Parts: sequence; structure tokens; C-alpha cells
Amino acid sequence: MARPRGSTSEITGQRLRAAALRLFARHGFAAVSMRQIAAGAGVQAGTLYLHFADKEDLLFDLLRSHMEDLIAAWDGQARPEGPLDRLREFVGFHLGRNRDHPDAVFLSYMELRNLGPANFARIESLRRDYEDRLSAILAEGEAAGVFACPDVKLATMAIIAMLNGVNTWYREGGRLTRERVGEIYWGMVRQAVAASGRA
Amino acid sequence: MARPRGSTSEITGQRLRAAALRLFARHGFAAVSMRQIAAGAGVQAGTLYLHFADKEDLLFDLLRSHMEDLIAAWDGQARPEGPLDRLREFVGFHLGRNRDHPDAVFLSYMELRNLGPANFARIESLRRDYEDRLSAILAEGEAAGVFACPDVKLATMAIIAMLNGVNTWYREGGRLTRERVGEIYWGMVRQAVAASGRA
DNA sequence: GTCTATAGAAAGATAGAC
DNA sequence: GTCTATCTTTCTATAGAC
Repeated sequence: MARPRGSTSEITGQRLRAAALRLFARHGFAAVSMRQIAAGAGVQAGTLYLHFADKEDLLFDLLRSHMEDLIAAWDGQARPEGPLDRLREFVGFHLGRNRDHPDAVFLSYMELRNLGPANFARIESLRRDYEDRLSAILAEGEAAGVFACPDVKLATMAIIAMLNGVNTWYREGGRLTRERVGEIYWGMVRQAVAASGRA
Repeated sequence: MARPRGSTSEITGQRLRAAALRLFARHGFAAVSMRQIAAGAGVQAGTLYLHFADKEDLLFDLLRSHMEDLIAAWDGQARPEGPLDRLREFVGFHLGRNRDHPDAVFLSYMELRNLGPANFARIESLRRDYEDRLSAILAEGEAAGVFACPDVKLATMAIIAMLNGVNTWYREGGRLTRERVGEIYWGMVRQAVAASGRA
């Protein structure tokens, strides 16, 4: 993040990150050896310890940068006015990020248990920060009478889980395009929190 | 499954299954050693190979029996008439199973990649069988004009992902009871597929 | 059916040459 | 900054005693 750009070290570091991300997502953190990661980046095993203190530090680096990039990307983009359009924007944004970073998304939900307590807490905190963006939209819509969630936090968790599910089954070239899937999910999300229709 | 009941072998086998389930869910398949599993069941490592051919066979046994029990439990219970009540029943059933078998549910989504192609295909097939039960309810409701899913398969995946998400954040003794969470999720599911309100 | 003991391979991490 | 070589530990799986 704060290393000199373009240096040999930085290039190797990024290649190691990329190799580790791919391998961890494919086989699981515990199943991947430091030797495999090094080989994936075209270096020897010992070199890894020039860039990362140990295996967990490498995993933490991947998860932290993923969450920080995610939050920065959302905060950095223009937001439409009004809770409904803003929610639509969030759904599209989240699905787009999941599409573009499937390995990191998978890791950030599946391999948290391999972090020590301190690192675990930091990632969880970042995740909460991100989820709070969605909660704020829902609360705003609730106050405006556009949404009617019986519980904003639960609606937040439900929407995120629902959207994340797409990555587990969607395959390029299948029955539906990404765009169509996005439209259909947006429809379900909108109805799930809509003010009309609540019994 | 077809072993003599109550025999010493069967008891040890069940203890090994229970220990493996707990350890795999807690630390991940690759991170758990055969020695740990044996110790968790109070036997030595060599004994494991009397009950399972190898580590993958043990995982497959856990996943297969979980999925088969799940389907049998749903098929074996009385079903209310009408798509809306049937959907409500499914939501409650699914949340209840997830509550009672969190480790097996977690494993069946996270450790499939550790199965060989043949075993993987068998578990995937069982999962599809289960999901088809939900799809049938949605299709029935669609035909009756009670539901309006733009796509039954996507609604199936969305509902299951949403419900499964509860296990990742719900903690006993928290802000909401299981019953209240079930009510709120049922409300969101119902609205998400409701015939009214579709634009 | 379970034990002890171990073979053989592979893991994480480090030291020192270049 | 990267390499080779290696220490130490741990792994899966098996052989043979009881």
C-alpha cells in the first residue's frame, strides 16, 4: 500500500498476493503451502518471508486490502439522491464488486477463522463499516416512508447474504446475463423492503 | 448407515463422525489432522482407517448423510395446503435445520472443494434435489397467481442464500430471539416473491 | 477392533551464500 | 532481493502386535 511503486520488491509482492489469493480461494488457506504460493509467483519459498512475516500475515494483507478497497470504492462514487435509487445503486455496486473480485469475496467470508483474534477483529470491523453503508440507506428510506423493514440490521444482513449467493452459482455464458440477474435481484430486494404490502 | 446398531464399531464410528464434523467446521477440512479427529473420539489415529477409507471418505460421509437427512426430514413432515403456507413452512423448516445443524450446514457449503469429482457430483445432486422442493413451491404459487417471481430458479437461490446467512451472524442470547428472526425473515421472503407490488 | 510404532512425504520457517 | 539448503515438526497412511 505504501511501498515504492514499480520497484522489484513491489512487483514480486504483488505477484505473491495474486498467487496467494487465487490459491487460497481455490483450495483453502490451510491446504495451500508457502511453496505453492512462491511457485505461483515464480520465486522460491524463502522469498515469501521477505514480504510477509508468516502465512497468516499474508492472508490478513489480502483480506484487509480487499475490504479497504471495497469501502473506498463505494465512498468514492457519486451517489444518487433518494433512498430507493441509492439502494438500487448499492445492489448494482455490490454485485459488480462480487463479479470482479470473486476470490477475495470468497476468502473474506470463508477464511476469517484462520486469523488470530486481533486480525480477526480488524477485518470484522471493516466489514461492519461496509454493512453500515447499506443500513444507513435502509434507515433513511424507513424514515422517508419508502421502506418498511421490521429491522434494519436484519434487512442489511439478508440483502448482503442474498447478493453474495450469486457468486456461488452464477457461471458466465449460462441461461442469464449478469445484467438480467442484477435486474431480477434488484426487484427482489426492492420488494423485500418495500413499504407497501407489509401485513 | 447400514451397520449393526449398538455395536462397539458403530459407537466408535459415530463418535468419529461427531468429532470430525465439529473439527472440520471449526478449523476447516485441510487444517484438521486425522490424529485430532481420532483424539476427539477417544481413539488412536490408526483406528480411523477401520471406519473410513481415507480423509475424503470421512468428509463425504458427513456431507452425504447431512443432505439425505435434510431431504428425508422435509419429505417426512406434513405439508400445509396452498403455496403461501407451504412457503412459510419451508422458511421455518430451513431455519430450524440450520439452527440445529450449524456445523453440517457450514461444511456442506464450504468444504465441497475437498471432494473428488464423483463425490462432488453426488452432493451437488442432493443439494439440487432439496432446492427443487423450494422451486416447486414457488412455481405452484406462480401458477396460482399468489407469487410473481420473474425467475423461479433465481428466487430459489436468493431465498436459500438469505436464510443461510442467519447462521453467520446469529448468536444465542442476542438482541432478537430465533422466533422473532424467523418472523422477520418470513416477512422479507414473502414480500420478495409477492404477486402484488411488482413493477 | 484397537493399539503402538513407523515409513515416507511434505509442511512452516530460517540461515547463509550470492 | 532472491536463491539453495536444511532444521524441525507434522502430516497421511500402513504394518503388525494384542
